[in-house]
Amino acid sequence: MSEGSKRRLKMWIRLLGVTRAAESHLREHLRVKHGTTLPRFDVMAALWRRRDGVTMSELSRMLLVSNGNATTVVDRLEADGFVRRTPSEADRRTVFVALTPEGLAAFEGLAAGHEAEVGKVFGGVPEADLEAMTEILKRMGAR
Amino acid sequence: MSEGSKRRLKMWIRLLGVTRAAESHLREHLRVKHGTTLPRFDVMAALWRRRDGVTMSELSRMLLVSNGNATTVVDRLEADGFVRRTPSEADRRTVFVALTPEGLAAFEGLAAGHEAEVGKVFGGVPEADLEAMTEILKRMGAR
DNA sequence: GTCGGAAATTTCAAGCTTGAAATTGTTTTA
DNA sequence: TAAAACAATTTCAAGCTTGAAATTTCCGAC
Repeated sequence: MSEGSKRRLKMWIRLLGVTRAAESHLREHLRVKHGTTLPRFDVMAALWRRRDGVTMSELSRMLLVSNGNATTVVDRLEADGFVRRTPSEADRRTVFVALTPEGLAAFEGLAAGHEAEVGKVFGGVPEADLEAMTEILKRMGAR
Repeated sequence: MSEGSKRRLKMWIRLLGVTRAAESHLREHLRVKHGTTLPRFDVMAALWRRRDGVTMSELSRMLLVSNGNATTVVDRLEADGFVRRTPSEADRRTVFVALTPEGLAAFEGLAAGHEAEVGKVFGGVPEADLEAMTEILKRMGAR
C-alpha cells in the first residue's frame, strides 16, 4: 500500500476520533440540558436555516442521511408539534417541511446553549489552528 | 454569543460534514465490496491493533461507544466466528475479546481495501493540507 | 469475615439509521 | 395517449446506539 494512503488513513483515524468525541459530548449536553437528541437538533437546525421550508429529499441531502431516516425523525418532531408537513400544490409527490412557531422558539432556546457548548468543546484550540482547519475542511468539502 | 464561539461553530459544522460524507462513502464501500459494516470493521480493527485481546470496557473506550453497543457488535461477530470471548482467570467479571484466526484473516482481507478506499476519499487533498490537518487533529485529541 | 461501595458486563427499551421495496405521482417517448 | 422511465416519499426489516437498570464479582473498611 502506498505511503500516501497510509498518511491519509492516519489523518482519517484522527478525524474520526476527534469528531466522535465532540459528537458524544454534544449529544450528552443536548440530552442533559435540553432533553433532546442530536438528530432532532440537526433537523431543526436545517429547518431554521431554510425558514421557508424544504422538501424531505432536500432535508435528507442537507443532513447526509437516508430518506427513511429523515421521515422518522420528522414524524416524531411533527408529533411533538415542532414541525409541520405541507403537501406541495405543484407536485403531489412532494412534501414541504418547516418549523412551527413552537419549533422555532424551541430551536432558538437550544441553539445558544449548543453554540456555547461547541465553543467549550473546542475552547482549547488556538485561533490559528481554527482558521487553518476551517480552510482545509472547506477545500475538502468542495467536491 | 462571542465571536470565538461562532468561528468554532463554523469549524465544527464543516468538520461534521466532511466526516459524515467520508463515513458514508466508506460504509458503502464496506457493504458493497465486502458485505460488512463500519461498526464491525471498527471492532475488528481495534482487536487487530491489540492482538493479545482487550476487555469489553477497553474496547468500548477505544471505539468511543457505549458498553451495551460493544456487547451487541461482539455478539454478532462471535456468532460469525470472527471473535472469541475468554473469561479472565484473575477477575471473573472481566472478559477478554480477541480475533479468531478466521477473524484475523477476514480483517486482513478487508483492511487493504479499506485503506485504499480512504486513500481514494481523501485523494484530492494536497500533502501539505494532510500534514497540517493531522497535526492539528493530534493537538485537539490530546486532552 | 462481612458489609457496602465500586467495577465489568449484559440486558433492556427506545430511538436512530440504513438500504430496499412499495406507493404514488410526474414526465418522456414511442 | 399509453407505456415506460423516472422521482418523492413512506414503509419495512435488520442492525446500530444509547443510557439506565440488573447481575455478578471484587475490594476495602470495619
